[in-house]
Amino acid sequence: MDYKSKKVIGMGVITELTGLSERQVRYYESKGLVFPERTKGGSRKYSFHDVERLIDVASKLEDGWRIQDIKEREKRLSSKQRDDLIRGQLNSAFRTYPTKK
Amino acid sequence: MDYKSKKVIGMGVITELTGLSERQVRYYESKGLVFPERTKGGSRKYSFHDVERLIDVASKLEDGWRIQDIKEREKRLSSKQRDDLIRGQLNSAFRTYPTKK
DNA sequence: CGTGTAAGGAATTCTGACACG
DNA sequence: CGTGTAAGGAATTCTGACACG
Repeated sequence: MDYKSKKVIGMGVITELTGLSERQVRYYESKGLVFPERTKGGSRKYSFHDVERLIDVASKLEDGWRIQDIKEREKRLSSKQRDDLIRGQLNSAFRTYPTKK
Repeated sequence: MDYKSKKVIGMGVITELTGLSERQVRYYESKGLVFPERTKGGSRKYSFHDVERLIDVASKLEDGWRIQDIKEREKRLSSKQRDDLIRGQLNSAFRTYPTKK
């Protein structure tokens, strides 16, 4: 695991780095947008990747997105990627669809 | 500044990552071997680079080095690097010393 | 010299709830 | 729905000191 994905950043630094409030960060977690680890005592630990993620989420919310929209769009995206992958495999195996004509 | 040098890691994670005690980490700081930043409240913040540094220091201490040795050796090293740089510049400009003969 | 520890305080973070809209 | 806030408690971290060797 590289530095970017290692969960080592506490809440204080997170609010500094993202500009978000503790409330916002915890709320996004409760909605399944970020997944911090915990210390034995229960404190949250985030990665630099999480920082980028939070900033991206905040940006989308400012653009009028709702949290559910963000989650669903990403679900569709990963489904599409999966479908595209399967389709590509089928295509290379059978060439079952007309190209260009 | 990249992720490796950004000071975002608190004391708790530092002791986990390095295997050192808080006492050791603070003592090495008091001797000038690491330079954490501070939160407004006064808590120390370290970088991944500091983590590597601390592990290296601990390793040398186990090998029988003293903290002063570690500091002085590094001072000599950086002096040598500086001298080498200057010597190289002089050499390329004047060729004042015999090579090989 | 390098490290452990008990002491007391201050800063940090957590959860659940009430509020607004 | 997304966020602010006051409340109370628990976990975290800090400093300065005494101890050992």
